[in-house]
Amino acid sequence: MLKLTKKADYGLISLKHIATLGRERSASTKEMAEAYGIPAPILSKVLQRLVREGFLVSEQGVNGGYRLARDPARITALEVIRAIDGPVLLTNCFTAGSDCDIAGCCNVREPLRKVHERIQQVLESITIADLSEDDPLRSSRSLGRTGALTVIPG
Amino acid sequence: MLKLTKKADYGLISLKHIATLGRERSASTKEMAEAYGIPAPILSKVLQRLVREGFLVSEQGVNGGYRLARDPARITALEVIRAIDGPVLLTNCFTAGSDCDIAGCCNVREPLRKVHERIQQVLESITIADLSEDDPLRSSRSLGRTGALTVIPG
DNA sequence: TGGAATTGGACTGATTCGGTCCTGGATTCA
DNA sequence: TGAATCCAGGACCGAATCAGTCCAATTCCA
Repeated sequence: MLKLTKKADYGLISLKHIATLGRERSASTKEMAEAYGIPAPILSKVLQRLVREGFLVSEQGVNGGYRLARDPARITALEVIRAIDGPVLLTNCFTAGSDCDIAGCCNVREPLRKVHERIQQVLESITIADLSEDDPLRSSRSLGRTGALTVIPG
Repeated sequence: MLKLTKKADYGLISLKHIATLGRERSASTKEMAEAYGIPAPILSKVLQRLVREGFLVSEQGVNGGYRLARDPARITALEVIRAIDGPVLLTNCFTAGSDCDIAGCCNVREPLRKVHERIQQVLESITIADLSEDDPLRSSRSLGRTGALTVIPG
């Protein structure tokens, strides 16, 4: 399938939304749910997780909401997706437990690992700040001249 | 989740296996199922689909089996994955019907489309022939000096 | 004719995804 | 003090899909 979940989409959408507000304003679940037609309880779960993972800070009570905990230029799409959907894996082989029964005789494991790393690099090269630009893939953080992708240090 | 299905894995594994046999020999479902510990009926379904999609030709009867219908250097991983798992989509937004309710107000659709295209290019740059090499990503078909991925004409 | 092989449909179980419902806490403001 | 607003988080459900099994038919060779 090679598809992001809707929750990951919601996470990226809301992070971008919050990023465009600047550091001083906060956005509530309700506000964003209505703006983008997302079911509020689900968005709430996503935002809670983004708080737990350190991307957002929350403010409770009236006029509360969420604001960014970090520079949007230092939040990569890969981090966000991992925080919400769990680890990004091209195949089951690459899980921690390596529960793949084939493992020992698999003839495509290592080639696919390279592909997997390349895909992660693509996702890592996009930041929340980039999402606000016209062409995020041409931004300063993405492709360098050598053809190697710039990896943002964790 | 951003993960391939097991069936797609099975497809790549068996295509590579068949490719290494050369054009003159064929491989049976049973042979490959035993070699890689894959349930035979499932592998059978995968192989049937690869025949229907034009990657393999089948030979029935005793000593039958499958052999490649095309040059392995002209079968890309993207094609195989698409044939087995269906279209590769980073998000639901990019389906033909565009059944995404947000679409109109989605603020990340276009940036993600670029990411989506980049991931497809990565998968398109790997061929079944490449899978047999030590480092498929350094092969002649992959990264050029400009940083743009070489796309194999359909 | 019988065995080995592909072809293909129907069905089941497990997992996960998307979503709803409900309760509890914290903050602000009248 | 009390109501309104907002975040926090657990329990639950339906639908989809993935992985796998089972069964029956067809083709080909010896």
